[in-house]
Order: sequence, then C-alpha cells, then structure tokens
Amino acid sequence: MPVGTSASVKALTTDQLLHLSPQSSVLSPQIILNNTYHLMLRPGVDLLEKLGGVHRFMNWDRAVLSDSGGFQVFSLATIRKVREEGVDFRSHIDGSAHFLSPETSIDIQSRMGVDIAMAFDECPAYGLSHAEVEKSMQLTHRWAARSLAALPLTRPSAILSPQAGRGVSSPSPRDGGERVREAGVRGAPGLFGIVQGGIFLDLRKRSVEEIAAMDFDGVAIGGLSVGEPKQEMFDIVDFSAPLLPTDKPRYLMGVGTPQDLVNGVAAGIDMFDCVMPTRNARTGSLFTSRGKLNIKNARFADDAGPLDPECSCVTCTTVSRAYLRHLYVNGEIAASVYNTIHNISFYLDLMSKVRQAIASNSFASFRETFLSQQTRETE
RNA sequence: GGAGAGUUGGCUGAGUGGUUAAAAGCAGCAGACUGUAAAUCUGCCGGGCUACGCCCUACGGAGGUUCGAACCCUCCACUCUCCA
Repeated sequence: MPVGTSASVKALTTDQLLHLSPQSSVLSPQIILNNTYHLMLRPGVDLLEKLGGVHRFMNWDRAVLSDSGGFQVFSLATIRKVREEGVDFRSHIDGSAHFLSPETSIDIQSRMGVDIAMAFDECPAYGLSHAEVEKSMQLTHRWAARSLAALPLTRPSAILSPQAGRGVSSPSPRDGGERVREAGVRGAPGLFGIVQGGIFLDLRKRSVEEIAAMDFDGVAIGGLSVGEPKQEMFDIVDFSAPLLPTDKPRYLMGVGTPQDLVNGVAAGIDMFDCVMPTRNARTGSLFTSRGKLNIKNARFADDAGPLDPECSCVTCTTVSRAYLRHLYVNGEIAASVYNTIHNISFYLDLMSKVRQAIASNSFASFRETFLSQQTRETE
C-alpha cells in the first residue's frame, strides 16, 4: 500500500498514481493509505465529510486504508497525555489541543469514508521495560474492543462514491447484521485490530490471542520498525505471524525495505505499508532489480540507460539515468515525480512477482534469488 | 586629472597580530531514510603521508616589521566607486 498520509501520495497526482506504467496493469495500486491524525487536523473531518469523503476529495475510486492516528500520537512526540479514555495532544501545525480515543478515531475514519479503518492503539517506544510494554499493550486491547464497538452499524450517510463497491472482502456479519457492504455503495469500513507487545515474545503471544479473539476483519502487527534492530523485528514477525488467524488478512504495519517485504511474506504476512518507496524517491534513493542506488551519484551523470532495465514504469521506459540525475541535482520537481513513479512501481512489481511465485508454488526459490540479487553490489 | 574603496580556498563572502588550513552559504563528493511535521537530514570537502599525528603549499605580487602576519609598513599589479 503506497502511503498517502494527507490524502496524497506525495509528488504524484491521483492520475499519475493510476498510470505508473503505460504497459502493465500490475503497476497500478489497488489501495493506498491515509492518515486520521493528519487529515483530522487539516482539512478536518467535517470538511472531508461535507465534500463526500476522501475518495471523492482526491478523486480516488480504489480502496483506502486509514491509520488510526495512534502511531502519530506516539511518533510526533508533541505534548500528549495518554489516559484510559484516550490521548490528549497538541497539533504540530498550530499547537491547538485535540483528543483522540477509540471512539473519536473510528468516528473520524468512518466519516472520511475509508474502506479499512485501523483500531486506535498505543505504540510503545522501543526500549521500554516488559512491565511498561505490558501495561501499554493491555490499554491497546481495551481500546481495540472499544474501537470495534464504536464502528457504526449503519453506513455513513454522506459517503457515496460514484464507482465504489470495491471495499474489503470478508463481510463477516456482526451483531445486528446491518453492516452489509452493498454493491455500488461504500458502507462502514472494515476494521483491523492491531497486535502490540513490543519485543517481548510472551506479550506478543498474548496480544495475538486477545486481538484474534475479537471480531476484526483483519489483524495487523504494530509497534515494529520503531528503532529496534532488524533481527529483533524479524524475530517478532517470525514468531507472531504464524499465530495469526488464517482466515483474515495479516498486515505488517510500517514495513519496509524490499527485502523486508519478501521476508515478511515468508513469515506469512499479506499486507504492508511503508513510506520508504515514496520518501526515498524524494531523496534520490531508488530501488532496482539489482539493488538500491542513489541517483545523485556522479557515476550516473552520463548514463544513458534506463533506471532499471527490468522495469516497465513510465520513468524506466521514457527517461535515462543521466536525465534523472540531472533533475535531482537541479532540484527539479519532476525528479520527485519520476522517482516516486518508479519506486512505487518497483514495490508493486515485486509484490506481483511474489503473488505469482506463490501461485506457482515457487516462492522459496524466488525469495532466495531475490535476496541474493538485492545484496549484490549495484553496478 | 583628483579622491576613495577593494583584491581571501571552485563561487559568494566573514575575518584586521597568535586559539587560522582560514566562519558561513553555494557548488562538489558520499551516506542515511521502515503505520511521512521530511523535494529532508548527516558526513567529507587545499595537497601529501610509514595518517587519532606529521609535512608541504595557501589569503593579488615582491620586500619589510615581529618570537609570530590573511591581518601592520613599503613598492608594484589589477578591479570598482565618486568628483571633475
């Protein structure tokens, strides 16, 4: 899932995002991420609802998953106070006071009209003690139950998308049975629970059990890639993923590098989101079939070849490395556009290949080949 | 013709006796980026070494004062401004 925090995959128009490649339909994202925290502060949920929800707002007919704001409250480190009811915090934009709780977060996500909402969780910092993480995890569990209870049973009135009906599958009937996703109409969002527990395996196990027992549409592993060593992250993923329900999507939040995705899939993960492809694109770090490269390097100054000969995106099929370097070095806006188009394409292409490999029962060898290619020195 | 200001490392530009191989910015060369306060941040950036230290060359040129000069003095060269 490309990340589009403020209802925008940075550097790209919605149309550009839909047309990353003139040739390949694979290179076209089916879902993007939005962020409750950022959108509630600006432009505000009232406005978004009034304007028909995020889909209509950004002219995006495909799926949207919204982060609940829990992670931002943790990572922005502005003045905040976590209590049982929710979190008091100050806007990083103007310092104004705000409050997020399971109820308010779900309300906002529903009114934004997203397809998948995330439970409101607390993301503990790396380095906290077992006792501290346990306390935080238990709060996340209580908040998970409240998030689920806060989900509207009737679909939001203002959210009608012209070509919708592509929401998440698995319409597990709930009490009341009114949360039915009607064809052509965006219903209430699906809701994913989030597993926490820091780097402690016993806590992760308990968290998986608690979250899996609730009536979520999918389960996410949260609280990772927050500064812990990579090995520690994968110890948690390798341990937790197999414990997750087999009949629900599994989402590893905030991860990661191309290698991380492949390793995550190996562990049993279905979904990922990460700012890496888009942010790195804007800082000149590009992913290719032969490993990562920095387009500003002098060695690309006269390189007339395509960025990645194996890629069919707009960037790789129309301009040279030399031109991309020139744009970057000159600070041209087009550099961010071309680079973002490519990096997202690379990630989408990678996941497409992963799906094919799984379908043809050859994922293990695919993984081995891919990891060796990526670690090879870029020419 | 007269009066004044200036010449600093690739560029712009601080510095006016020692802590100056010389601020800062730019350019250049690398690196980082993992549920996006990021078109951002970090490092290197005269040369050479048997490098956590030493040597050489450097603030227009030449000479001088001084224990010590980019900084003070003399002459020369060049640039700019103003007045006739």
